[in-house]
Amino acid sequence: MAWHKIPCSRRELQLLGTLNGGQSFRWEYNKETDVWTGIFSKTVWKLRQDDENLQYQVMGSLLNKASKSGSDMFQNLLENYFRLNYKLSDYYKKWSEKDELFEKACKQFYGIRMLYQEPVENLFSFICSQNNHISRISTMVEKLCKHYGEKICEFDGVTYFSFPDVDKLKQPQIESELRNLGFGYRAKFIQKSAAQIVEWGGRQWFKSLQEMKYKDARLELMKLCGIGPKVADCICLMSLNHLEALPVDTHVYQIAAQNYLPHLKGKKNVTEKMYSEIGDHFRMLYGDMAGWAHTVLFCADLKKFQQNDEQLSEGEKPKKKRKK
DNA sequence: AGCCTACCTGGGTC
DNA sequence: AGACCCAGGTAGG
Repeated sequence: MAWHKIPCSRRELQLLGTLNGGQSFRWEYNKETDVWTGIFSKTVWKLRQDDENLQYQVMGSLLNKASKSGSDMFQNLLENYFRLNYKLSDYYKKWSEKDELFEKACKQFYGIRMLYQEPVENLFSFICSQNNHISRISTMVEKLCKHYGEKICEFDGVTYFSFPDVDKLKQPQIESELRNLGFGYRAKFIQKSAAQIVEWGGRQWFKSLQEMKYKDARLELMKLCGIGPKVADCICLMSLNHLEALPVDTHVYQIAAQNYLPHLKGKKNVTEKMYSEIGDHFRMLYGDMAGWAHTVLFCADLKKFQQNDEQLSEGEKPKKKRKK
């Protein structure tokens, strides 16, 4: 099958950091072929890049291709997903000028894009994320798709599923089923939130959140069971186009205390007051797209990328930094 | 309003 | 092996 091409340099888009940086949990990288396989918009994609292009293949889709000429539609979906209309190097330049730490981080972590994701997948993925490891989050998201999504297609012996609709997840028996699948206490949050979302209007409700001011959308989201300040910010930032939203998790807290707000060092957990202090600090620093900027720092802080870095630069045993 | 703590589970570490 | 600890937090006290 032929690869379609979209002009886009590696400086503008780095697939590794963008797809494997904890924004979406549905992308897999094949080292041998240098190809990413993943799912969004009920479509299975293969992606790769050369120095000048992002390349893609559509492996299967449940979307109605008759509506537009097929290739155009898929290209639009992809450009939208990666927000290719934003010229990233301009923003990197701006953020670098404002912040030394960013300037340092962006040398290795160039081309980190904020994906424009679907709210339903985003919301339930991040309910799973609380107090959890990225590896287990990925497993849980795949379980949701396999058990409650639709089959999209099959190739190389693997079956690919779409992310389930809220109507599926709101069913009462879901809670006990998810408990049995190892979701722990998140099982209840998933079922209850799904029911609330349907009750409040589903798609239309998400649309209204997108049109609201960031702070209002955040408060609305926090009415859902299992969604607190941090996950609400993830959803605002990643699927509701509120790019000033800035999720403060353990990583971001560490970065902030270490580099900007030393009086916050050594706290056991992040209180709501600290939470907004940290968010506001980054917003003051980077401006109205602070959430995107902070994601670059977040990537730089992820352990898997640091280990990559050490292997590449040293080829020696990784020195582990110990905190006391 | 602001600070505790229990909570499911499994991967990592010693 | 087995006991910790910890992970992109949140609800309920």
